Amino acid sequence: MSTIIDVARAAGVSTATVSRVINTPQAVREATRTRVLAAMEACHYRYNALARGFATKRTRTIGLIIPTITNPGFAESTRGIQERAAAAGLSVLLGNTNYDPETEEKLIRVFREMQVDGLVITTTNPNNPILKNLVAEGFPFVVLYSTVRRGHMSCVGVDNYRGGYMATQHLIDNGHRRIAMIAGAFRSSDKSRGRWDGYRQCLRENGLVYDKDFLAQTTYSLASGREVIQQLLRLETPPTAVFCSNDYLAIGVMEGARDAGLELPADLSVVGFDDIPLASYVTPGLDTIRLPAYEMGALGFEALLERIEKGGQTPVHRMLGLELIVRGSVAPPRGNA
Amino acid sequence: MSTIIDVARAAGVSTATVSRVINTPQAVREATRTRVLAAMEACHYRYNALARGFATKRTRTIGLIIPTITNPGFAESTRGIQERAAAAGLSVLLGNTNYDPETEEKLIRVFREMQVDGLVITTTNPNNPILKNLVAEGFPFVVLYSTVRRGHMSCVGVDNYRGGYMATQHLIDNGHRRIAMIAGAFRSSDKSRGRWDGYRQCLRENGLVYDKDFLAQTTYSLASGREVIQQLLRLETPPTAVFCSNDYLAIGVMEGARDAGLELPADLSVVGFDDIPLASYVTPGLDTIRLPAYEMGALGFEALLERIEKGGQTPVHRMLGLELIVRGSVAPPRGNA
DNA sequence: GTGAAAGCGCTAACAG
DNA sequence: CTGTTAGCGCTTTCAC
Repeated sequence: MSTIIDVARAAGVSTATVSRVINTPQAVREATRTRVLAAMEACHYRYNALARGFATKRTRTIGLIIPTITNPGFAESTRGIQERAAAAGLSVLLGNTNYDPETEEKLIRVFREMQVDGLVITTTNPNNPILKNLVAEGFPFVVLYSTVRRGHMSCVGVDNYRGGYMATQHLIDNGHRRIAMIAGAFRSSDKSRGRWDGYRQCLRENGLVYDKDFLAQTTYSLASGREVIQQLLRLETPPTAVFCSNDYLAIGVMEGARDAGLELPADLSVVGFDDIPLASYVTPGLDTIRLPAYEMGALGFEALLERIEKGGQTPVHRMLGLELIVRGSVAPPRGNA
Repeated sequence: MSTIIDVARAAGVSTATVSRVINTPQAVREATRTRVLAAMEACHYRYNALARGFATKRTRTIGLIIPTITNPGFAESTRGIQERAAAAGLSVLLGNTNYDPETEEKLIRVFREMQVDGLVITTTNPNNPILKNLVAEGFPFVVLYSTVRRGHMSCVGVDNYRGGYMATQHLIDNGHRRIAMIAGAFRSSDKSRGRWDGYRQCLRENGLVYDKDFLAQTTYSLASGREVIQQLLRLETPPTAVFCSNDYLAIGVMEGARDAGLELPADLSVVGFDDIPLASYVTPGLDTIRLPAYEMGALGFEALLERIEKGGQTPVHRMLGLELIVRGSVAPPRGNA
């Protein structure tokens, strides 16, 4: 490949001038500039962003870490980040952890070795010491989905506790008293745990007992929702309603309940979390807690960009609003009303 | 940050030795190695992959271009690529084109400026001259989803024509004669066009007329499927069946048909394409053409890796099998037997 | 406005 | 086994 040196030679200028034509064209006389541009064309010159990154120590690349690309919620936040990043002229390196903390650590390391300018992390555990190190080093990053109130980490997220509470209250308002929860494994998802805390607290405040047989922890997928609900339904007094910590799980649950011969929502009420596009396409439409994923990604990126450009140290804490969406997957329990 | 030079100084060796400890540890005497390792630890040394890339002209990074992260089909192929890439120690840069050819070109340029070692491209148009240039330059890349029989491009894909044919035949076998097709815009998706060709040919070979009112081109999304079917149903003689060029569209169609008061599959039969996980979670289960997306990604990556490592020039052409999956969204038309 | 020259942190011969 | 020594292609003072 031809380099700046070749171009400089072909145009009869110095490499510094070629560099100026690329980076600060207005700092070069018109005539010189067009000559250089022509030379670049003639040489089939291609800019080497790696060399620039090496020289400037800025790569205009950020790393994005998500649990899995397969979940539409993360797809949305990713879209929010990528669109804003593209507009700002930054590239996004994407990595998935599959909810595995070790993979998360590895990705952080690899991205830093690649000299990314910053990181957006959807972490399985915001208390991970690795993140504290990042803060200590002053490395720019923002955490998505979670919100850590204390601490010096920038976060753009939602109040998962509150969302869990809202979902549960919705079921209680419809007359349910035997409410199960199917959650992502707490070990691999603090979001899941926050939602569970909200669920428990809501039960308590409504004078309902928390039955630990009614909590199932599993992986986030359609298939596990479908399986787990079957177990729950086999209990001596099965739940009349279930709150799932994401929509995928909830849709799996709906299907699993049908497999078991139940009619929805009469025999089982279901509430999800996220409001993925699909939630309005299943039958009945899924009641869920809407999480503004795209917006969260976009705002997260903006916060990161600010940190990168301005180099400030003050952490950003944004808590986005959640909203209960009612579509028809919740009804009063059979015995009731 | 500390560099190899600092580490070398701290360990009392040359930078070359430090480099060896990193890249070919077995080429360094045990004692020296542990001394260097200790020095790295003490200096909080972090490897600079950018500098290596600059020096070696290999970044161990590939670029992946897909239309949109939002479609679960692409999410699956992406997963296939990422998992294999991670296993091979390569990182993946992800970019989406939103089915826009200009964005596709821009991404190719940006990735090449970043000196990726190769590219996996899910293109909107395999005949794009840009791709020919890539071939001419000998730059390693592979095209996914499409299969160009002629030409020197490596492809790992499926026979979209055949898939379209299979889907249509399935409907005809069930007694349908008025079969519509809802496709992604041909301008932005050659896959869609291939599937359409198969659809038309199948109609013809079965002695059915191809009614161009029965073809709708739209964007690939749940929402557009939902809208477009409404228009189709308003025709004087509406179709009794519809073949959608992807599952998202098909699921949208099912919902749109329900909005219009139809009963499925009795009033309208639907066939999709891809077999996304969700296809078995809607009611009725979606009949579709299964496309092995994960496998395609994995094989595509392997083909690319081979090209990168061995530097061969012989193009790979892999055509993966398609399979009709029957779940219940197709039934004989009402008037019929 | 433009040029000269010194690196950025690593690797890769080539010696020894 | 280990050290020496050039670069890789670009940016960036500092002169002119």
